[in-house]
Amino acid sequence: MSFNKFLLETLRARGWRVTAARRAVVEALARAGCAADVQTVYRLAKRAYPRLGLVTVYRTLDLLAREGWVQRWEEGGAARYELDQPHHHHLVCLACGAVQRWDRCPVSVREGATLGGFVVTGHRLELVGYCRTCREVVR
Amino acid sequence: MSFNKFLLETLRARGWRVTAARRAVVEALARAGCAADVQTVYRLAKRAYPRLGLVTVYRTLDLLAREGWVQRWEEGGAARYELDQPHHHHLVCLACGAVQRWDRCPVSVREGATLGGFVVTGHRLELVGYCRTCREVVR
DNA sequence: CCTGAAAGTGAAAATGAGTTTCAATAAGTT
DNA sequence: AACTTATTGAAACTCATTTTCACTTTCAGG
Ligand SMILES: [Mn+2]
Ligand SMILES: [Mn+2]
Ligand SMILES: [Zn+2]
Ligand SMILES: [Zn+2]
Repeated sequence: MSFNKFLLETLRARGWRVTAARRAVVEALARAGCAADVQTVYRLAKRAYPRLGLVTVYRTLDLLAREGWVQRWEEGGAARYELDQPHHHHLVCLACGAVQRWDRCPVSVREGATLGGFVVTGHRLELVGYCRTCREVVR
Repeated sequence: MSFNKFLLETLRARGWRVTAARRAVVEALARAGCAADVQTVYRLAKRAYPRLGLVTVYRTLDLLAREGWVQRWEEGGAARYELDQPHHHHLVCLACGAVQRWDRCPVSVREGATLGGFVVTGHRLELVGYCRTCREVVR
């Protein structure tokens, strides 16, 4: 819970207001884990703050992404969000769509590298394939 | 043009019908280059086959992705497609959104590798950062 | 070269994620 | 406590993608 407080206080220090809605979204995000979609965050956050509106979840996730607290990407026709804590990547199953966290990084391009005029500040990698469960089904 | 013919004949050999609409979409895709959205493919394909419907473009791109001829991903609220010819990746500018092709691969995970039960068949990598133009604007 | 069964197509309607608007509410400052 | 202004939620809206369905085309077989 200390990390959440730090996040919220940093937001406040940067001039944003700390509201009940934002508190609830941040907490939901922390519980949600990898590749949470907006509905999942909404459902979790609403438990702590029932009058929360879906629009505010969109706005807050957007704010957190712009402020660099969460990673955002799109998959399966909807945006995914997660706290970008220790750098990691994902294994995406082509059969069932399951997303699994993978805590290593096999990318040899460093942050700050320049590739013909383009300065790299980060990267996003997905390894696609088949998860253990789906392989067993095929057998 | 020979590659397109090969693609279409392979489709036929697998039981799919080769139609004017599919021909037009395949040709458009070849001209479109990197990270083409559906509208772009539609516009190009319609030049060669004016009565083409947008729905058919969606269906054909989907077919080609399932059959392994094109890479598909989502970005900016819309799907992107491209012929997955020689393996490559993309540089995505955070400021202007431009997508630049990068013909190297800095990912050290081989196709066929197994990561704790998960079999890797491929990967998708985006290097994010700032393109030359946007860096110059900031100065 | 015909023909018919089945795949494919396009227009229009439906769906659903995400955004915009705006009046009401709450945060933080004095 | 009063005040200024950011934030919020509901509802309307936008726009990519999907679904439906009657009509058309492909191509295997004759
Ligand atoms: Mn994750
Ligand atoms: Mn490309
Ligand atoms: Zn990495
Ligand atoms: Zn690669």
